[in-house]
Amino acid sequence: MVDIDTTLLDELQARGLVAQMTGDNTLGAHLAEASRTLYCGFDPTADSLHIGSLVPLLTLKRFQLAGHKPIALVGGATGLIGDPSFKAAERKLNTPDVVANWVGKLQSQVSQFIDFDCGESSAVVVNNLDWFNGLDVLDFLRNVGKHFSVNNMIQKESVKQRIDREGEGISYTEFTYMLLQSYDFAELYKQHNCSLQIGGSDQWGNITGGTDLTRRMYGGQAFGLTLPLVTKSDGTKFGKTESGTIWLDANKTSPYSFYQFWLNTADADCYKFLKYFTFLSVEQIEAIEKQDAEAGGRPQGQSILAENVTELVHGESGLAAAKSITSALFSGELSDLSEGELEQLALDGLDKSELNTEGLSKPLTSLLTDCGMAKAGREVKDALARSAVLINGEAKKAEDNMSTAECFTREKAMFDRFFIVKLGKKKYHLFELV
RNA sequence: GCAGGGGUUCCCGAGUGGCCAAAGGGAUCAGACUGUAAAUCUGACGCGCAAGCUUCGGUGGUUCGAAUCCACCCCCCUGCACCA
Repeated sequence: MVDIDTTLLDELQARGLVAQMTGDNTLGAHLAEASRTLYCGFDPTADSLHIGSLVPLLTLKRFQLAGHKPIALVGGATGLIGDPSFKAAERKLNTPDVVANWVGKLQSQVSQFIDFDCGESSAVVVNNLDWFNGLDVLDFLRNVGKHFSVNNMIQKESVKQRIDREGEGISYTEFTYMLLQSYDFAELYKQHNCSLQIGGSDQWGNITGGTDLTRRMYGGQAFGLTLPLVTKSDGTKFGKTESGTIWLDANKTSPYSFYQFWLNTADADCYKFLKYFTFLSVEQIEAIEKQDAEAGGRPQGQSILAENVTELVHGESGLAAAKSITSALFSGELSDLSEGELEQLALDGLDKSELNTEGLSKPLTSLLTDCGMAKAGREVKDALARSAVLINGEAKKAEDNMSTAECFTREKAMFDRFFIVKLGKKKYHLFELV
């Protein structure tokens, strides 16, 4: 028998991780009674999950740690349809082979967060294409479709804006999405006695669809729990930066960038995020917050957050790499770096470009724009005018713009080939003369 | 299908013949202050090092000159009709 942590639900609530739940608070009792099986779905809409998926992913882990069995469902079938929930417009369908490829990637990504070898509560990864693939349309319509009232479905908040708004509309295909996800739940109930689905709060409509269907098809009692949408105090969208989405895949977002993302969390969000994204206890987090408040000056919350989350996602080595770049760039002297350390920086995920004659013939504005440091030459020009472009620590001026070759001479290079260019306060790029 | 309203630079949204690369706000970038935070202040914000080049749903036209006027076309919204 697995030990059940009966305080799980309270714990989740204390962390602010409960947005909505079904069942008039009987879920707590249900979970306290025995080891239960729960699932959460991840649709393949890209070749990697991003940090938005981290909350449900870690929550699955929290359930597992409390003695329950998590199922991570990768939506090989639902990903072919597209979830309309709270989407303003109809989505473009991806081809089956693209989706299949993404399914594979998400499966392994999801797998790193849950334990597959811990006895009764070992995790399972499933793909809903397995049961949808051979399903007959007529069977589906007769056995599943019959349980859904279109009248109810169009009342759901998640599709309302698409139904109400003329000109946008919703295709029959997307409208059907809810049936598919509901069927997933019923199927997992049948196959694995899965009695709980968790998901982001945007999934509420789909989840309750599933609990209803499970009851209608199998008379089973099924629960739903949604997690809050992660928001930031300044109102901007969580998980995006100027340079794009923060992905979990190290090849898409380096551990260094990932670490930096968390390090840059606003104070106002920091402790909330510690509760969402780490396994530190609420008491520990509150103690950190209290200390930071008392200490004044630079808080430790962000570093703790960055370290914990980076290690969770990228492991010890990823964290070490991220920290080593960070300390080299932000707290050390660039000239203290050894040749080996400079080589390591690129391997650790610092953006790097090679500089050849062609590159040296461009204005700095073009060079720094082309390597992705700035979006437009204008930005570089502005930075130059304010001495915000540093090449190996030396500030460049607007009049240096056309003298790229003189800025990157071999004599000025570290170890005859390396340059670290800093644009603004936080953007670094490594150049190597070739 | 008919009638009315509308499509402006990343987003919202002014502009209705020259003073418009186009008000204002948001987002974004840089600077100051700080703590690689927030708030605040400053600057930038179509592209280009520059000369200059390309924009205001599309295509043609009127004009010395158009985002602004005309014609046709496309798309959206709101009524009505049609359909059921």
